[in-house]
Amino acid sequence: MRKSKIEAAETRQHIVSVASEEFRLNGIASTGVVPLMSKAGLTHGGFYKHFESKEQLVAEACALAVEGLVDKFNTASAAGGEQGFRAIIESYLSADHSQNPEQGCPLAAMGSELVRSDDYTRQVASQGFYDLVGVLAKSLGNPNSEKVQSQAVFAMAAMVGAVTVSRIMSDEAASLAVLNTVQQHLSVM
Amino acid sequence: MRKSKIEAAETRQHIVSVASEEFRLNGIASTGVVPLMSKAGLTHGGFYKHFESKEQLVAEACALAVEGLVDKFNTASAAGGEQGFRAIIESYLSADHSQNPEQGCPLAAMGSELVRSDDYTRQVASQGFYDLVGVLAKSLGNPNSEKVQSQAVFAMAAMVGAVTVSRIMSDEAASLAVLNTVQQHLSVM
DNA sequence: TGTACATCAGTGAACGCGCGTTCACTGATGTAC
DNA sequence: TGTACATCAGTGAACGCGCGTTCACTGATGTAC
Repeated sequence: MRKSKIEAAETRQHIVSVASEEFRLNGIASTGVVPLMSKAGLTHGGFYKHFESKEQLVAEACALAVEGLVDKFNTASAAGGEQGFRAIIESYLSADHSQNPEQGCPLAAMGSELVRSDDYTRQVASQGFYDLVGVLAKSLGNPNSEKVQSQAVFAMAAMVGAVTVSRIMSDEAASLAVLNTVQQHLSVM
Repeated sequence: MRKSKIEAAETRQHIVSVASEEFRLNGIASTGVVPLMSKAGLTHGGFYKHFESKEQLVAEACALAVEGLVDKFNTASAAGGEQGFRAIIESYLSADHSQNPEQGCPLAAMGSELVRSDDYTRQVASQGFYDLVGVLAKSLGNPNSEKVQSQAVFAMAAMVGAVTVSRIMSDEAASLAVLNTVQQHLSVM
């Protein structure tokens, strides 16, 4: 039954990838290790050959989700040219992002649960926030400028709140209205 | 063992009050009915004499938390006079609020979990958002003005995001920096 | 107002279930000679 | 390069535990006469 080192590494990556989506979709506390491994096409017993604990997986899943979002930010920014910043916020504050949390920002999807995660996980999430802020700052001009950095932090925090609130709203029109309102205010920065 | 109608109503209120703090502190999924009732000084068996389900309690606890925050907004706004809006955001974006979620905004404390609550609970939370936006709008001038309403929605969403992110950060300086940055940007509205 | 009975708030044991984690086992992979 | 043995990825049963909810029971409260 033993798998090659390469296969094992692929399995590990696959588990993190599946977990990354599941945690964003169902939340951390509501995602069990057994269903998660099952979704990854494995039995649960092998989980602890790859990870020390569920909590460690949360940290890695969060980091992977941030990586994916950083890529999206860079892609949007590049496609937007001069309007890079607006392209990013348009993408983050889209109906698509609001309605598909499993592909989106881990801070918006698991924010209020990450608060109770262990120190390492919270450091990973905090670093993720700054990574995203970094891409935003780059799109706003000189990322070393304090003013630009401050604008990027403000925009990022506002977007996390906007998507969180928009997802709570079961009325779709109201949900989209919040996204649009925040987008309008941020786009004049 | 039967209690009078008045006592029973008080017990019910007490359970909602305790739940309101516990859900904000430990999260919805991580707060069990048994420990909750125990914290309220009762045994768990009586829970279903007062509530149809845990989910119903979540909705009521959320509504109570919003009520408390609306009061805080009104108090801060009244004390702030002309600067009512700034007084509200200063209070919401304070270290005290960030560090004491059990007394604070339910949207920031349970935001990413409310997303998966049932429709009624989400309606209660959405209404809570608009209630808070209403107080903010009043503090900004004519609450019927579309511009003011839009500013209030923007500010409220930004604040929810700011406090959520600030709570994730285990580095206190970084946590406070996010709060201050968002406060500076919102105070020039 | 006093009495007999129905109601029901609160108790504590119990329900089935899923949780995170451990463990003995398997057999293919990796390694040492 | 071929062989013997150690390693370990993945399996599936099992661990103790807490979950949300149900239920028979209690006795004080509420109600009808």
